[in-house]
Amino acid sequence: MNSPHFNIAAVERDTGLSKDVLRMWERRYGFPTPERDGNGERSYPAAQVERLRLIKRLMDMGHRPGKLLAMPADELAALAPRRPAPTARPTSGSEDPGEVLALIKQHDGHGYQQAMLQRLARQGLQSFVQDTVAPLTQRVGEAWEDGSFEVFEEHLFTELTKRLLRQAIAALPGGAGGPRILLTSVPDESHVLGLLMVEALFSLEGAECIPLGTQMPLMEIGRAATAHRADIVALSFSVAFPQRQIPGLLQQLRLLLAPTVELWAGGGGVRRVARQEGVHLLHTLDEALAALTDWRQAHPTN
Amino acid sequence: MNSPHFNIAAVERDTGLSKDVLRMWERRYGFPTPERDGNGERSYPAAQVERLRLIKRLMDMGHRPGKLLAMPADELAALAPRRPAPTARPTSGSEDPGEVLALIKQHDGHGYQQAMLQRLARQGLQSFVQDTVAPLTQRVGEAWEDGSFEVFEEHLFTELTKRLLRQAIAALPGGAGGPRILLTSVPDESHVLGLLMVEALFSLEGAECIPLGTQMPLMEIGRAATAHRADIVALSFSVAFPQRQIPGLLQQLRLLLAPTVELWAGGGGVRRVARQEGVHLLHTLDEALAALTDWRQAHPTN
DNA sequence: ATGACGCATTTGTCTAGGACAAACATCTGG
DNA sequence: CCAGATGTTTGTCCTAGACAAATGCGTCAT
Repeated sequence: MNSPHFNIAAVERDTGLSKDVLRMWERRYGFPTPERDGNGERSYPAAQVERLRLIKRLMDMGHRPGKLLAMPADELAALAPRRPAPTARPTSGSEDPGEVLALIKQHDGHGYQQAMLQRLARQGLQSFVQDTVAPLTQRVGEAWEDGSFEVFEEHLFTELTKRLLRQAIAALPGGAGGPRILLTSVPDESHVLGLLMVEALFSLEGAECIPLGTQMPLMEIGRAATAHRADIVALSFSVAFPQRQIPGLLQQLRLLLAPTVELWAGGGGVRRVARQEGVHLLHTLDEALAALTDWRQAHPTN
Repeated sequence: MNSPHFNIAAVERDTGLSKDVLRMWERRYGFPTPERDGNGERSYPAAQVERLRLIKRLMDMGHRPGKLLAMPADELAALAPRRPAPTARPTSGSEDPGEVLALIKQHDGHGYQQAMLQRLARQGLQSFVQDTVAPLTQRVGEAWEDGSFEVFEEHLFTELTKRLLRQAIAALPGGAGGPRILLTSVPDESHVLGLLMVEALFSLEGAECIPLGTQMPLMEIGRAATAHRADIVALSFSVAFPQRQIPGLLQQLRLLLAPTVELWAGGGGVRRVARQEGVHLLHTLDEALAALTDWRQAHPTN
């Protein structure tokens, strides 16, 4: 009967809401209303944690916290789009993402990998990335937002797709032609699929990619660029990354890099970021490829 | 002349020290001593951030904060082991990690991958994991601690090694024989190499591994175990994970899982964790393999 | 000499409420 | 219909105190 309780640190971990925010909401909006343990510390019932997760999801969709927190439970639940009419897509053309997504929904990891490998073989890597992986990632993001995808389903998708892309990249000849491109992301940005997609495209074009994974402290990015004699530092920001931090981060990093090193930033997170001096914003994969072409024209092999 | 300053959030990102700790140290030990900006908020000079990073590294090596913070700068620097006599390992068997590590140090990613692929081909996957990857990971951890590895070098190593392991795993036939094993880690635990190593070994033994990546909220692990009808949930904790949190996490997760589902925990982080009801602690890769054998004996195929 | 126990100190995390600036929405005038 | 001013919302930072868990150390017994 006694369902599990969570302390404030656990709730921060599980919901992504900071301790400061959790305390502030309690004070300001009267929710959550944790119990107190023997030491007077907050102890959150599982049900409230669940509701907080829902609220966080709705916030990520653009809803305002004030509204959501004032809302009674049932109204809140009504707001969360369940599974907005299975969208019986006409399986129109050749590439229907729904088909492979269904495999993830059925928790059929092997089936998913098989299906994707077939597509890769059929389409070739470039089209596979642009016409299959990218839309799929988009769809998964949407599904996650409207609640029709569980967290662990999204994780499974991400993990398996990472493997596919890395495998495909490994099969390419080590590019020694184009610029040396250092690929990474800043701390607190752990999404890696975007980086892998551009790495696949750049490698395919013969560029030399240096993948450093995610979450590099800014100072280390600077050091790495020097050590690897990188021509370009490319960062990825997901839609989930707090957008207001991006300009500051880019500016700070720009100062840490040699002026001859180009700084590129891409991913869903830069969509609404204002352009700034010394930084190339890449809004789509096509723009990324175009930027590579431009760089090559500006730096003829000598 | 005006070297860059960092606000408290940036320092938390770059050093891994929480805001609470930064303020507490200032209050208690008189270091750091950030300036204040126009709004009365802390503004840390780059030099202090650098020193904080050093202190954090020494703490991870086992030094006590109180001592380090009372120490003058020069004494502190002297304490940081430069490169403590390369441990001239007797190169006992056939596999000397130093050789491939040097390639990382030279930032030769391609060379590293080639060398490792050769070893994989020569040794076979099991020996490759146990006799090459595992010791290598250990050595990199040590090198990182004593400062002879930069952060970005460690990232490069991790990224490339991840690729190698994933590639090797993908080449294996999808195991349909043994138990269904769900592999993941808890939030705040982002180290994935350990998971990949056991996945390689388990897959090799024909078990059906479900890799969910890292950082799964506990409740989601519970849901995923149900959805995938997992027989075993295996978690990995790195040495860097705060050990005091582990027993609580395991206990909480144990409550979320069906009693028939086994809970295994491994990795360097569980070394000093006390054994507890309903949880199997696996201290080495060999123990993990033994646990798999045990499970199979206890669950004969029917 | 070595291992176990208990006490003292160290150290991180929690608590409280106040303040403020940046982000956002809404209203007003061109 | 767009631009700019005004008001509201909301997250982060601040101070300062309390306490428990982890760690180190001294004592005692074997």
